[in-house]
Amino acid sequence: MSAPAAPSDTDAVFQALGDATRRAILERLSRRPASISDIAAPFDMSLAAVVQHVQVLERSGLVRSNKIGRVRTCEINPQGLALARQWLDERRQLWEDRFHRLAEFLDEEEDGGGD
Amino acid sequence: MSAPAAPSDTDAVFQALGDATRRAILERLSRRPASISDIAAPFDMSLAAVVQHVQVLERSGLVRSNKIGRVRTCEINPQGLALARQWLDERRQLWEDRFHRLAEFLDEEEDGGGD
DNA sequence: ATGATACTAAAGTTTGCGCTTGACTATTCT
DNA sequence: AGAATAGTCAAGCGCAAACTTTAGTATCAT
Repeated sequence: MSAPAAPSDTDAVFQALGDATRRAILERLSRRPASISDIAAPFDMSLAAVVQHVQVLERSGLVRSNKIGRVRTCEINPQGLALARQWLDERRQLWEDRFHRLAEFLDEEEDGGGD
Repeated sequence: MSAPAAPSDTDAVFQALGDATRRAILERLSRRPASISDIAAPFDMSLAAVVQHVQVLERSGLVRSNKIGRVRTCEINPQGLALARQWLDERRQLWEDRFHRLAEFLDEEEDGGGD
């Protein structure tokens, strides 16, 4: 049956994506790899906070990083996205199927224009 | 009380998707619309908790519902997904591009990174 | 009308998230 | 060596999320 909420990678990915700051970081890293300080520059928050965001992204598999000397360089990990896209694509198939069939036979008792 | 036409922003969508219970609900609704009680049945939590999850999904634009008599029937709202997929697809292009170019020439220098 | 059904609303608790500060380590520069 | 730079660690604060329980409102069945 539907198991109780078990910790899953999917959780981590979507949760990571659910924060505007982290999406902005991803966007920046999409263009080129960057150090922690580079990433932090445009944000109006402490370095430590940005580090924490990067850690979340890294745990989720969306980003990976490598420290050389005192500089940690972060980059996108494309495999991370795959998981999210996969989930969405699978469901989308189902939903759209359902909606096409619905369009064909729209004779439900749908009447009151609710919400 | 429902706030109609709540434009699903990206935060809300990904945050909604970041919970295994809610993804399970979406999965169920992907097959066919269902009432609140139907949705709640497989879960080991109170009805009220499930209602709250559904409300989160609704606020995010991923689900919509309609109450007839005493039964609220919930169904997928395909537009909600579109937003998430769109975001992911756009970024994916960037990332993959970036990785291809990276393979080509490994020594782009960076300074003054205007968009 | 009475009672069961299907939610809905509100309040309270616990846990986790996003962020800060302050202290600390490790590297590079002069 | 001493000072600046780049990041790390940990404690703590405020707020929101995820549940719970309790109580209440329609609606449907008998």
